[in-house]
Amino acid sequence: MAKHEKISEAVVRRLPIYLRYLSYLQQNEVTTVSSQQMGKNLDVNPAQIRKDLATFGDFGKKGIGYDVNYLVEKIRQILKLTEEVRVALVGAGHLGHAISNYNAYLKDNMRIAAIFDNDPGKLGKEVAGIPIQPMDELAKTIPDKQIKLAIITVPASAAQSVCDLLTQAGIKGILNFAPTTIRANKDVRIHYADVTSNLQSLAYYLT
Amino acid sequence: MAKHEKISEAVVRRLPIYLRYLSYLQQNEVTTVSSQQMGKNLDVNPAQIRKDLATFGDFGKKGIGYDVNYLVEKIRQILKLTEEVRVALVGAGHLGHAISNYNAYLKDNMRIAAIFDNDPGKLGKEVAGIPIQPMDELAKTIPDKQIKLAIITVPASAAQSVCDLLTQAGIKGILNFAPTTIRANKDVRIHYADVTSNLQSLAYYLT
DNA sequence: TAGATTGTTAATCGATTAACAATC
DNA sequence: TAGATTGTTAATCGATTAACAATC
Repeated sequence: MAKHEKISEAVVRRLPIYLRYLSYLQQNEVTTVSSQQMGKNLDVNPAQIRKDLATFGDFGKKGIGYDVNYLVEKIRQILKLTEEVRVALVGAGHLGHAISNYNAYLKDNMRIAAIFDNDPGKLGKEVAGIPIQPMDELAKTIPDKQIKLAIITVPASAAQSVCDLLTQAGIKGILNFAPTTIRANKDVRIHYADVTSNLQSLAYYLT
Repeated sequence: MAKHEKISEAVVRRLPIYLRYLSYLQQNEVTTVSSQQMGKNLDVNPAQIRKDLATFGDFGKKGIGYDVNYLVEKIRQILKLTEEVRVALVGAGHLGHAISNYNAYLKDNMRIAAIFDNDPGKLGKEVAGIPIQPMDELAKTIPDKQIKLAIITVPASAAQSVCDLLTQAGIKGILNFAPTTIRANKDVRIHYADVTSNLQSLAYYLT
C-alpha cells in the first residue's frame, strides 16, 4: 500500500489537519469529499492534498472523490493511531496542568499516561486523575507503561536534562513547550510549541 | 540595510532561535560567535545561518565572526522587538491561565495587555494581575491599547468567530492553540501551536 | 603572514503547483 | 454520454548546502 519513498515532514504535518476536517465531515454525516472541497476549507492546494494522499495509496475514486469514512481510517492507520498512543508529561506546573486537563480532548487514541515533576511538594497529588510521580521513577515507568511520546513543560533550564532522561527511557517523540532548543539522537523527533518564539516570529510581520 | 527580497517564513522562524542562543551567550559574557559555533549548538547548517543573517545586512566580520551584542540588537530590530509588543489573550481557561502566568517569561518586550472571556462568572476576576474582560469589549480595547497580536485559547468550536473578531479589531498575528484550522485575510499571520495535531504528527514516526 | 570566517554565488535538493490522461 | 475528479507527470518555485574569493 504505502510506497517506499521517504515521506517529508511537511506531508506528515498536514495529515492531522486533513484528519481533523474529515472527522468534522463525519460528524455531519458527509460521506464523500473532493480534494477541491478539502483544499477550500483548509487553505491547501487541492493538488497538494491529492499528492499527499497518493503517497500512501490510492484512496480516492476518479470522478467521485474520497470516501470520508475510508479516508479517516486510512489516515489513522498512517499516523499509528489505531492503537492507543501513550504520552508522558514532564512538568506539572500551570502549563502541564492545563494540558493534562485537556486530556479529554486528545481524541484519536492518545492519552497522557504518566506525569512527572521534581517538586517533592507535588508528589502524591493528582492532575486530571493521574498521579504526579517523582523524576526518578521516569526511567522505569516509561518502558513499563509503553509510553512512546512525551510533552515537556518544565522551565527552559531543565529542558535538556529532561530530554536526555526521556531519550534514555526510550521516548521516540517530544513536544517541547520550554522556550529553548533541545537536542537528541536523530531517531527522536522533536516538535516545538513554545509561546515565546512563536510570538516573536509573528512580531516580524507587524506593520 | 535590509535588502528588498521577500523574506521566507522559514527564515523568520529561525530568527527567534538565534536570538535565544545569542541572549544565552550574552548572559555568559561571550562577546563574539561564529556561524559554526551557532550552528553546532542549534543544529542548523552554518551556511544557512550566514545566509539568513546576510539577508538583513552585513552583521559579521570576516575572519572574526559576529559581535554578540550587536547581533542581538539587530535581530531585535528585525523582529520589531525594540518597542513593546502588546498581546491579547482570548480564553481564560486552564491554558489561558498558564500562558498568562508565564507572562513574566515573555521577555524581549512582549506583554499580555488584555484578557477576554465569554464566561460571565469570570468577569471582574484577574489573571496574573490582568482583569478578565467580556468579549464585547474586545473591539474597543484592542485598538485602544494598541494590541497587535493575539493568542487564542478557546475551544475549537469558538476559534473561528474569535479569529473574526480579532481580525476586525485590527490584530495582525494570531497564535492559535485551539485544535482547529482558522482562516483570516492574507495580511493576518496565523501560527498553530495546538497539542493534538503536534502529537499526532509525532505519532507517525513511531516504530 | 597564516588561519579563520564571512558574504555570496553556484549547485543541489526538495516541495509545490499546473496540467492532463485515465476513469468513475 | 458528459461532467467531475483522481493520480501522476512535468514544470515551477523555493530553500538548503557547498564552495570559495574576500578580508579581518
